[in-house]
Amino acid sequence: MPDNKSKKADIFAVAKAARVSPSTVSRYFNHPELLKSATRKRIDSAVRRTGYIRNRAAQTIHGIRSGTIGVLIPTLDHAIFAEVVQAFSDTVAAQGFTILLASHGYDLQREYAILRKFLEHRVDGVVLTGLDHDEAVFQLLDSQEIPCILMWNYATASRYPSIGADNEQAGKLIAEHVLSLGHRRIACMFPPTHGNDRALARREIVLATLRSAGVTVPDEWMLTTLYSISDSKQDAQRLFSQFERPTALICGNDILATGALFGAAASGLVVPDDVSVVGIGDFKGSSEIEPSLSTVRLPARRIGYETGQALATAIIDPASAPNVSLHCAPELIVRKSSGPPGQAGHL
Amino acid sequence: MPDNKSKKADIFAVAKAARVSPSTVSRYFNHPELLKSATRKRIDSAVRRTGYIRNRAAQTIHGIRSGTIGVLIPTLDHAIFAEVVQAFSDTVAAQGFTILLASHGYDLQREYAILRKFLEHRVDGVVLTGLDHDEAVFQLLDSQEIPCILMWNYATASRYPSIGADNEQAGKLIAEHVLSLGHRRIACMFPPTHGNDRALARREIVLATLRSAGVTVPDEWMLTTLYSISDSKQDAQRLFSQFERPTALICGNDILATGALFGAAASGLVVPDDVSVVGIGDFKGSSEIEPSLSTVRLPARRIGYETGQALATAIIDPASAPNVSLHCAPELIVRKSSGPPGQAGHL
DNA sequence: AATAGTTTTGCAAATGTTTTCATAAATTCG
DNA sequence: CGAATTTATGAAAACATTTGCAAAACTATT
Repeated sequence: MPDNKSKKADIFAVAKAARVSPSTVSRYFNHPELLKSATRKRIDSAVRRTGYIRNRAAQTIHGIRSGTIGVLIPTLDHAIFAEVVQAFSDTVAAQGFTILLASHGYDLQREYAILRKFLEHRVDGVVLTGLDHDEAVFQLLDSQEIPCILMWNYATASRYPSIGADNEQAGKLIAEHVLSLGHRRIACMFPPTHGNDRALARREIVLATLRSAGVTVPDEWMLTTLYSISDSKQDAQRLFSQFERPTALICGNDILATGALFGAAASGLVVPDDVSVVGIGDFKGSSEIEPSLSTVRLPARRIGYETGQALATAIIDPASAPNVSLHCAPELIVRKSSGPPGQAGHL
Repeated sequence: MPDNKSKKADIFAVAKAARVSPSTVSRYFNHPELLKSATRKRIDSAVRRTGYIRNRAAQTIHGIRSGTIGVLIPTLDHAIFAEVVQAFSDTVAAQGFTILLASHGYDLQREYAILRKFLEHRVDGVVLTGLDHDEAVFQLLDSQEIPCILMWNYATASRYPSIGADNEQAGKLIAEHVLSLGHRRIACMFPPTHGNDRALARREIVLATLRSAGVTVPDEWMLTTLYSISDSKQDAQRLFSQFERPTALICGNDILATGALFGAAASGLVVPDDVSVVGIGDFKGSSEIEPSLSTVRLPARRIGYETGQALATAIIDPASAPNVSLHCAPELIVRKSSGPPGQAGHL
């Protein structure tokens, strides 16, 4: 039982208790194979008796790795980010790292400040979410010599290695799916794109894909909707109650699509007979909803895992690290919420 | 523009660049009011030029606070925990703290190991999830002199201050609601309770409340279902296809309830006419689903916020800290998924 | 212009480790 | 059994900062 009130449980206290020098105690932790097994045992017991806990801060000032990784995300409130972070955290935890987590709420100024905090803590590596960041952020990273990975999105020409899904491809996949079903009267619902390069990229590519097939989306069918089921339900309901009504609705993510599904039900429409609804993301639950949602899967767990692996090796063995981007391809998932356009065009 | 390749951007480099002593640079950061504004300016520019970033590790070994808080949760995969963590993180970030986050996946052994890691990093405080923890964890905390709060659940006699909702009350509220509607033929669906005191407490109190109203739940109506929409949908469907069918189903959380709602739909039952379904949690989306879910709200954001406030003050000003538990009361939310039992008792 | 008082700065010790180098102890070999 | 070699341990310097104390630089007062 550790001595609760022992003044200082530092390496000296342990050394005294084990009747060895502090250096030996240090070696006990860092190079145990150098010790005689008898001394090892003695120190072992001393550590237990004193309740000593190593002080990583003291190690860190020797240039030794801190064993921490800074993870910077927009918010945990989107389950998909929570999922990525969970996978990442599990992966690097297995290699002995602990994560520093902070969210910037899509405020790029805050991102810079948080990154500085991370660096003050001497993190061994950094993960940012998405490809777009303030130039100051990149410059700060340039001046440090720790690895950084841009997680979640993928692009060949990213400023730092990126590991994630190609948004353009995701948008293209879903747009093509809708087109291939024969839809021409198509509406879109996307979240506000301010400070959110992902949403922006998706919208652009969806519109471009439709356009190149000769389909244009009229302004009043181009919805900008907050990331919430209630908002999207409401907006969808309003859309569906117009005289001219689309035969398909492409949503920027599965949350919006879920709300749209509810909105359709509330408007008395049958999905997919009256209207098709598709999303992007394949969030948890998207396969279970009624009707199950056609969408594009962004492999969150895999992205988290791959990023964790890549960053951990980049930290542990910088030489071997290829430090390259990795594409975790999105995948079209066709379920029950999409089908060919029905007869019923008008009310 | 910071000197990218300056060998060492330590306090000495800054001191030289500003032609002052290192001590003065230290003061610039820690007690700026002691400096002449001219020197302050000089150092300011030197910091900029050298690209110096403070080293918190070096401060920490002086007994100065590390500015980190360890947060230990079961998993981020449950959106409700992500929500609590987000609220907590925002709250303490505003006070300058950064969080170390780790999840144990309901493995109490791992919890001990993670806590040790946190302590090695000299966190200024710790947050654990739930009331039940390994005795070794508590003893370890006892031996340290940093504040710890048990977040999420509340109990008057918790081993450490607890801030959260009273599970018993939540379970009681929902059970009483179902009883008050007139149901007597009631089924229950709860997640596996191993290593999960929350789920266990909820189930016990629900059953006890029913029992004290003279209602017993037959074994085959006592479902243990994995935390997933697909599992709960399946299990609910199986339950609803039995010859004898309950008029109400109480679910241990809203995810299970959501699945059960889908299961009911798939079985051709109308909620709440044929069967009532209720949950616990009031997760995001529970109000938007069709039919909207009757449940008990566990105020996640508030819990995260209150815990953040309490822990931050306990760290910054231990004297003033009352360091007491706080109950964030759960609240019955009656929506459309519950109603009086219908005529149709049998198939 | 000298004195007393105040503000600002520098020196050096301290913090809890790791690590290099040197020495002591143990082992191997002839 | 003693020399040569190997293995285990200790002493002290180093790491990046903070801080108590004292000295230096200013101000105000006469």
